[in-house]
Amino acid sequence: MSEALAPVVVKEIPPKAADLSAWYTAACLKAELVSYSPVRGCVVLRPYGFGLWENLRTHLDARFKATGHENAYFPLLIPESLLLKEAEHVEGFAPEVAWVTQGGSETLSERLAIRPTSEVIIGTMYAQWIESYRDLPILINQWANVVRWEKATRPFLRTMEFLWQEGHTAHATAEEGRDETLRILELYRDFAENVAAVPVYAGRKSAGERFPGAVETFAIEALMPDGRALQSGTSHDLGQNFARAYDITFVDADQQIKHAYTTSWGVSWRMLGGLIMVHGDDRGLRIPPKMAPIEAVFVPIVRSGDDRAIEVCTTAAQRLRQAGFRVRVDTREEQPGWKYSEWDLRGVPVRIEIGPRDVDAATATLARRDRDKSDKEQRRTVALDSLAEVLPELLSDIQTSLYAQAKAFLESHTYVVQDRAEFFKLCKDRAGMVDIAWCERAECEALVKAETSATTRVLRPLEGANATCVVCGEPAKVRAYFAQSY
RNA sequence: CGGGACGUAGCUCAGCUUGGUAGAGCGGUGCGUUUGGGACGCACAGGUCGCAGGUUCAAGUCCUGUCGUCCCGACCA
Repeated sequence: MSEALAPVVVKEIPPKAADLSAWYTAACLKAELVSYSPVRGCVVLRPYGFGLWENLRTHLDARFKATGHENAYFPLLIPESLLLKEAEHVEGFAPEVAWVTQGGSETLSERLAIRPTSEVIIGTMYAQWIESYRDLPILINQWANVVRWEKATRPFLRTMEFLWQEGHTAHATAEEGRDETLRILELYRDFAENVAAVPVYAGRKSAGERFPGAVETFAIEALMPDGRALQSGTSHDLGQNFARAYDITFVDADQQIKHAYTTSWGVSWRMLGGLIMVHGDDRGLRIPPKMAPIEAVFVPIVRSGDDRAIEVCTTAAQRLRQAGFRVRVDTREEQPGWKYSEWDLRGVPVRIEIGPRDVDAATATLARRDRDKSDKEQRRTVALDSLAEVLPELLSDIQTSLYAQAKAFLESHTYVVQDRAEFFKLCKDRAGMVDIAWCERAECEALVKAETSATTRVLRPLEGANATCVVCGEPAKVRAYFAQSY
C-alpha cells in the first residue's frame, strides 16, 4: 500500500461497524458534543453540541412559524392534582415522573411534578383562554427541557433531562385536529429528510405504541446502522380526551358548548443522536451541511519563517462570514495532519487548506468530509476568490450525498416479507425494517414482541384486498413496519 | 428494575491473587526544531487510588455499604 493511500488512522474512537454503541458514545464525547455530568443520566450539552441543537431549532422553528404557530413558555412544575385528571396519561407517565416534595425547609402540602411533557399544564391554561370558537385554533409551541426518570441512559438517545420542542394546539373540529396532526407529521418528515438528511418512514402508530391519552399517534421512524429503529418525532391527535379532562370548552357558532380537539407533537435532541449514528463513519461524525455548526474550517499551513497562510485564511474566512457562511479558522499550533483528523472526527463538512503553495497561487484546497482520502475527488483546488461561489454548491452536494447514502441503506434494509418464518428471523436478527401485511391485533403484536423483541414502528394503508396477516393468518388490515427499537 | 463488567494522574490502563515508599503510555506546560493526513528533542508539573464506614501496627490491595459509568435484557421518547 502506498503511503498516499494509507487509511486514515483514528485513535480516539473504535470502528463503527464492530460496535455501534462504543463508537457512538466515543464519537459524542470526542467530538465534544456532550460531557457526562455529576448528575446521573444527565449530560452537559457543550458548545459544539449546542450549535447542532441550535440549527435543529432554527430550521424547525422557521417551519412552525410558517405554518402559523407561535412560541410560548409554561411552568416547569406541575401540581399533582392537575396531573391526576387524565387517567391514562397519568398511568403512562407515572413510572418516570420526578417529584418536588420540599421547598426550602418546608414539606409541600401538594407535591409538584417536574414536567415529563406539558399537556397537563398547557391544557389547564387553554381551558382559561378558550371561550368561543373565535378563539380557535390556538397554535402554540414551546422549546423546553423535560425530565423523565430513566433507568438506562445514553447521550441524546435517552437522558433523564432533555431538550425538545412540544407543540400544543386546540381546534374546533375533529377534522381540524387531525389535519394539524398530519401537517406536523409531514413537517417533521420534511425536516428529517431535507435538513438532517435522515430518511424516515412516516405513519400511524399501533394502539400499543400510542401516546398515553391520545386518540391516534403518528411518528417518523429512522433506521440505525445496527438495524434498530429510532422514533425521531411524534405527532398526537388527542381528540377530546384532554379537553374533557381539563375542561377545555367553547361555544361554537351553533351556540352549543363543545369540547375542543387538541393535538401535541414533539421532536427532541434524540434526533441528533439519530443523525450522528446514521451519517458517522470510522473517522467520526459526518454532519450534514444544513445542520453543521461549522460548515467549513480553514486549516492554514505554515512553515518556519512563512506564516502568510494565517493572514490569508483569516481574511478569506471574514469574507465568507459576511456572505453568511459558518466558518472557523484553526490557528492552533498543531500539525496540519492532526487538525485534519480532529475536524474529520467532529464532522465538519468541508476543510479548506491553505499553504504556501496556495498563498503563492492565490488558491485554496477544499477537502470534503463525505469522501475518503483514497478518493481522487476528495480534494480540489480552487481560486481563493471563488470560495463564496464554490462553497454553496459543494455543501449542497455533500448534503445530497449524505442523504442518498442513508436512503440507500434504509431501502436495502427494508424487507417486504410474505413468509412467517422469514419474518421472525429478520425481526430477531435486527435486519432492519420488516414490512408485512398485518392484522393490527394487540395479541399478535405482543406475540411478535415476546418472540423477537421487535414491535410495529409505523403502519400505513393496505393496498389491495384479501391479504392475510403474515404473523397469524387473520385478515390483514394494514401494512406494518416491524423492527427492534431504541 | 434484573444479569454482568468496571471506577487508580486530563485520557487509556498496570499494581490488588499474597496488605508494607503511587506507576506506565498518551495528554498538559515551557523552550527549541518542525508543519500539505494525528512530528521530534530537552525540561517541568500532575494523585486524599469514586465516596463512606470497618478489619489491621499498616489498606489502592481485605470486608460492608453507597454513588457513578458501560454492556445485555425489561421498561420508556
